This record gives sequence, C-alpha cells and structure tokens, in this order.
Amino acid sequence: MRQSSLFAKTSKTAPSDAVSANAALLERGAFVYKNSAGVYSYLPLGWRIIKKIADIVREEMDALGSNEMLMPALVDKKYLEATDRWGVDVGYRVRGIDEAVDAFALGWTHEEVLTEIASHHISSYRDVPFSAYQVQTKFRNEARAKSGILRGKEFIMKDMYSFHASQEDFDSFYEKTKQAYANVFARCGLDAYCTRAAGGAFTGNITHEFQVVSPVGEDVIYVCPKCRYAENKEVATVVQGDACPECKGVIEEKTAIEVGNIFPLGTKYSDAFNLKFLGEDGVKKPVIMGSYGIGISRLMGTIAEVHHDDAGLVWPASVSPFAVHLLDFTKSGDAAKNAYEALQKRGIAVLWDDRQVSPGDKLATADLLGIPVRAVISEKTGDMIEIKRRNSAEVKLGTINDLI
RNA sequence: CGGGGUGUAGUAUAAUGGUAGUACGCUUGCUUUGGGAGCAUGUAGCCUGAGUUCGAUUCUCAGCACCCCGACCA
Repeated sequence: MRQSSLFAKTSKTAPSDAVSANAALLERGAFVYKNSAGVYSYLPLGWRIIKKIADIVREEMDALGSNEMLMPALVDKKYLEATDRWGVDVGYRVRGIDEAVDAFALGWTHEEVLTEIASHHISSYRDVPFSAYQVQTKFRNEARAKSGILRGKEFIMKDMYSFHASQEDFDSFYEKTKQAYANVFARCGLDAYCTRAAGGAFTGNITHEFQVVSPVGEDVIYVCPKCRYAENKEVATVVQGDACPECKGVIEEKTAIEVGNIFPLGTKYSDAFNLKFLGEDGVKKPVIMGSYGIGISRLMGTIAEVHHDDAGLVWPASVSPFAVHLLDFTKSGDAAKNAYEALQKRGIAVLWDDRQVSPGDKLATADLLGIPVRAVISEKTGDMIEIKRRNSAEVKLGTINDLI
C-alpha cells in the first residue's frame, strides 16, 4: 500500500485526554479515532491489526473444532428475561423511535441466544459435544470508560460457547480451550497468566482469566513467576511473599490486564432454555455448558501497552498491519517503486512511504507506526536496501531477498 | 453511580472583565532531502444556555462533554 493513499495522518502530539500509552500512541499513529468516551473507530491501520488478531483467534478456535457463526447484536428481551439478566446494569436497552417499550438489548453477551438456538439443534447424545463462536461488537454501558481501548462501552470480542453431555467431556474441552487461549496470547506476543477467578454475573463457579501484567491493568493478581501458578485477588488464597502452593516459589502481587476468560456454566443456561439431550440410556439430561471470551480490541490495546518505546509502537510481526515499511529518500523514487512492486509480487504486505516529506519525518513516522521491518532506499544505499528491525538498533545493508 | 478537575483553531497550548497569541498541522510559492527541513504566504478558535455588568472567552449558576479517583466490571 502506498502511504500517500492511506487514510491516516500521524501526529507529533497526543490528544490531551489520552493518558495511557495505548491511547496516546494508537491515536497519534492514526490506528484508532475516539468518537466518544469509550467508543472508538478503528482506522485502516488499526483495523488491519484487529483482523490479524481475530484471524489468530479464529485459527485456534477452529483447531478446537469450534464453528464460527454470527449472532444478532440486537438481543430480544425474551432471552435476557429468561435468565433474569434483562436488568443487568451493564446493558443498553433499545426501542424503535415510535415504540413505547424497550424490545431489545444491545448484546453484551450471548449465552442465552446461542443456548436457545442450540435447543432447536440438540436433541440426542449424538448432537453433542458442540461449540460455536463469533467475533462481534459487544456493548456494555461502562460507568467509567478508561485507558483508551482497554475499557470501552463498545468493543470487539470473540465469544465461544460449548455444549456437552457430561462433566468429564466438558472438563476435557475446558482444558483444551485453556491451551488454545495460551496459544493465542503467545502468538500475539503476550505473556499471559491463567488465573483462578470469580465468574461475576455469569456463574458462581470458579473460572479462569488470562492476565497480562501491566501497570495500567485493573486487576490485581498473585503469581508465582517460577511455575506460573496464578490467582485473581478476588478469590486469592495467597498474598505477596507467600510460598507458592505448587512449587514453594515466592508469590508476587501484580496488576494485570484481563485479556480473556473461560467459564464453566454448568446447566444454568441449559436449564433456563430447557436444553436437554436424550442419552444412550433413553433418559433426558441437561446439557453442560461453558463460555469463553477474548477481547479482541482490548488485545490490541494490551499489545500496544506491552510493546512500545519512547518513539512509538513496536508491533509483533504476527499482528503488524504490514510486514515491511519501505522508506524512500531518493528524488526519483524509481528504486523504491521497483522494490515495492517486487515485494507486492511476492505477497509481502508492504507500506511504501511515498509521501513528499523529509527523511526525518519518514523515519519518525516509521518509529511511531512500529512496523517490524524498516527498509530504506536512499542515495547512500546504492543498489542495496538498508534494513532495520523496529525492535533492534542494528542497521545493515541487504537486498529484496533479505526482506522475504 | 458518588467525589474532584478541565473545556480557547484540526492538534497542543498562552493570556485577558474592553475585538485572543504562539507552535504543529493545513494552503500557496521558492529552496531543501538520513531523525518530525528553511524562508515567505494564506487558513482557522474562546462548549451551550441563563445571570451579574456599560461590556463576559474571562466572574456566577445550570446543562453538556471529556479526564482523574472511587464504586462497578464476562
């Protein structure tokens, strides 16, 4: 892509209201635009990252055998009334302009919707286990949106739900999902702890959260860095300085960002929608469920918090909007055009800064945008290309082949 | 939702009870090309409403917006 046609303009200054690093850098780099408190647009660069992250999540969920689908964002009142969640205060309710009563909620979760759908598809033990997920915008009336895209009133989420015939089968899937989640976060360049936690409005069971240590996090967790034992403060049995119950290491207290969670739901939702299956023994039994969330947009913000320096963002290659940032300092631009076309031909996602601005501007912008590989063509480089990785100070000369 | 703070140009900021200044950006022209180039040029602003006052961007009140702390939070 030619940068001159990219719908994005970077800024030297962050908006005065952007306090956290992710907000300041994502807005300066034109990855996102704040429309309202806690409500963001994803500009072309940011949307590319969202899509990269979502695709990583899709690959891992598909590998679990889950089915991607899409449910309505308008959730009928009947669903939430069935589980007494119509009145949960994080919800938004909507009605038509000329209607007297609220008929829908803007979806903040979809246990009810999918359980009801499943009740029309699951009737025999042959129909389970089954799981499905979606990537969708969720709406939550956050009393206090904060920290850029880390906590918004509207955000992009992957939510998955699973349906099982037995507790054993559920447990097995739950553990596999834990591993899939660990894969997702590792692939996104994040070190996430899997903590024991409480389930809030979703379940009374012990649940698990995936937490990335960061000063801007809202959760307090206790972790053992040695064996990675971890608990959320809300259910903690240890405190800072205690011996780890698993390995006798020393427990540390950390603040962390919750990037995902998994919940055993038991039969709470299947009971509400009379979701039963006929067993091999001819007896009807309730379906055992789980739900599994990953905040896709929050993940982008978390990566920004973890991977940046004074000059700007430092995207892991796996989620970067482009693989190569091509800078051209020459007058003619011919060599850069050739390199750009060669890279395009080989399927390398390249952003070519073809703007008529100074080298200093291009270099500073490249640091701000944080694309992993910077390739410079100038009068100094001759027939070669200067290659520098964003996460390293090393600069070396190479050829197109070194970029592939 | 409780408490506090802040609203000045596209962005960041300054000053002021008497017609608002700087920087960045943007326009145009010339020069320039390895760390957000130089000179010139033009562009653009006091959140909304009420009150006090001869006069309010400035003071008071209300509303709205945003931010911070807390509560809340799959």
